[in-house]
Amino acid sequence: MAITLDDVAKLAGVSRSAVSRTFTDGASVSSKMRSRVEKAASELGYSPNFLARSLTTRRTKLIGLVSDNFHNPLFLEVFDQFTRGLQDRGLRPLLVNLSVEPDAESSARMLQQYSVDGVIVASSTLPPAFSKTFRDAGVPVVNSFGRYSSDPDMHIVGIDNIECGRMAAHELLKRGYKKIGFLGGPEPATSTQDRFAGFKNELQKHPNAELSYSFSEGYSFNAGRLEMQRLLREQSHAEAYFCGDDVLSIGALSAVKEAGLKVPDDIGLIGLNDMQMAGWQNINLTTIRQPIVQIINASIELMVSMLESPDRYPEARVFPCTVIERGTLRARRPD
Amino acid sequence: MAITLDDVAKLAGVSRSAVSRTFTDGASVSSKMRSRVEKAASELGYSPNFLARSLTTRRTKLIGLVSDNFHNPLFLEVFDQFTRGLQDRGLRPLLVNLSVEPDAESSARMLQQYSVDGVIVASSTLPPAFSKTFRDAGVPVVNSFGRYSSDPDMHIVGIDNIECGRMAAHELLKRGYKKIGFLGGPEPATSTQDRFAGFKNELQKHPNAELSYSFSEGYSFNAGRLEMQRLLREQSHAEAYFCGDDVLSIGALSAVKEAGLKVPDDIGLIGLNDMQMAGWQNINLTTIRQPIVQIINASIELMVSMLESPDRYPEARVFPCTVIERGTLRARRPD
DNA sequence: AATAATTTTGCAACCGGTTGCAAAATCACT
DNA sequence: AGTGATTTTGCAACCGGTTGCAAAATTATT
Repeated sequence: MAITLDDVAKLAGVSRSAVSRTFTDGASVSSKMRSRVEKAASELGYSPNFLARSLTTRRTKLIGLVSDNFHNPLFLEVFDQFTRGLQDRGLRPLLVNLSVEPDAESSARMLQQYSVDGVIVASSTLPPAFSKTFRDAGVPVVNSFGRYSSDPDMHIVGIDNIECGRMAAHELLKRGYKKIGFLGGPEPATSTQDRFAGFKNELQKHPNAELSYSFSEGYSFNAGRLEMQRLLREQSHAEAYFCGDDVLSIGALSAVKEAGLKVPDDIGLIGLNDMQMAGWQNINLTTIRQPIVQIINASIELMVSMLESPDRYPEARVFPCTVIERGTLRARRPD
Repeated sequence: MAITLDDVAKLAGVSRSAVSRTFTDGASVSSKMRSRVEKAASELGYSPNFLARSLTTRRTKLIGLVSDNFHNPLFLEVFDQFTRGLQDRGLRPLLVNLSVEPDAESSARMLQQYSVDGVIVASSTLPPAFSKTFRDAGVPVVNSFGRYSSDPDMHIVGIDNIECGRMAAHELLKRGYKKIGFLGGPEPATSTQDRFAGFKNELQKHPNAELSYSFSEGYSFNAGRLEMQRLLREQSHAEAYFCGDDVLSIGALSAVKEAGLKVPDDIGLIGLNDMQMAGWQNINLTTIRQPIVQIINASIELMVSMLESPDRYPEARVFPCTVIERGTLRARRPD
């Protein structure tokens, strides 16, 4: 059925190696030979089998792209960027959805069976141990959106969540809010922990600020909405909240408006991520932008460099976040 | 580095074939042999190389999942379902983002080089010719969310867009709207064409209904918002609109509210897809549900059956849509 | 034109598996 | 224990490529 090297060699009347060489760059072939082979190849519509090739070259150009986050709209942007970036470099993403195969060991084995050249773990919720499973299996791995560490034992690129927490606190204080709330994502997630730590830390520097906090069930609209509804039922809700992420914020926002309260006058909200939807006119969420394009490009860059030198010293790349001013926080006070 | 068949064979003191056989189901191995091999294998941490295997079995279990739609939140749900469904059946999605490689020929060649067992084209906008490229290359293909045809020349699963158009029109009429608008997606898309055809067709049966129509630049929030803003500037806007899809509807909804008009009293809106966001409390969009779970499961089912019998007669599977009642259309009139 | 240096080519082994076939081993039965 | 039927095993060839090495062809040098 499919055309092989041999077919081309036979038609062109040359050796198998000759055909192979015209299709591997950097190999030594005379121009006469090349054109002869190319003619035969195009006549038959031949193109080399990457997987057979990979057997000897030990390169498949397959990259495992594993994530457990198939529910947050932000991740559509993430997948878009990753697939494009990888494709641009001739790499192919093998997508793994961890909601089904949450077992690190078996995912790692499976990806090894497919001889992936590397694995990108794109998740802010999976524990570092997860990525380590791949590394221990000898597969180059970069952890995107993972927990920043000053002493990384593998490549990691993302943001400094502690710093983000501080930034959010700082921003709320600057706008004159006193009773301030943290409406976090799922409590066990490292991202939640870190953001809370930074947030609390910053607020503690301001003795007249009053902190309250709670966590939601997940990074989802409904989780945010339910938690905000609960907070509103209690009398003493805060004047402004830093929410776990944008989807959560949008859920919270919805609850606030349902309750007939005004944003940002009665209650202020600041999210995190700046996914596209946050900028939609009917949402218009003030938020902290996580530079996902930069994070993803850096992740791919690191991956590519690891493919060249697998023993590359582990590195953490951290990108700064910025506040995106929209309509859910009142104006800053003059200093 | 990696452990091979030979290593295991050597350690267990048996032939290569014996090892191979214990790892291919349906092969003849005595239980003594099996346990002996398995012991050696687990001792070394061996697992077979799928790609080497594929050379002889001609099966990679790789499925090309190609889409050009990485901007519509609905497609995150689509990718989630596809990846899970494929994984459940031991298949692996190789994701191809066509925003970058829109050239069918080269995508087809690339997927062939990776010896994918089949290709799923998930798009409502790509032309049928696109899928045909794969079929002509001898790769089993199913077209998900594609244009329904009563005479399909390849597997296709989705909805009947003409019928959806009719359904939308019927629904609007039933609620007593007279001046009725079609706010379509991009004009050239087959889905837009078909929905409009059905919509128009149904309206024409009702002589006192008045149809207006226009198309937006794409299936996006901003496209919907801009187009609705334009319509509102013109004095004679309709009383209710059938929008190209949910994102478009949400954009339009935003424009309507910005203009200070009430939904559904001043203007009614009905969308299409019923993506999760449509049910969010702050959006609450009346829409036509496209049963994506069923569509995706059927697509995978068809793919699996094609893997078994590649010459399977082409088939179109069409799933009915249903109206999901929410808050953007006024109540039905008694018949 | 003869020789040396360089490039191009083909041979054959290899990558990590599978599988048809025949020999060896096991089993059932007298 | 001996025979035949059945199962298990190993050999060797193959899947579709790549690559080290030496021979052949080309090019450069004198």
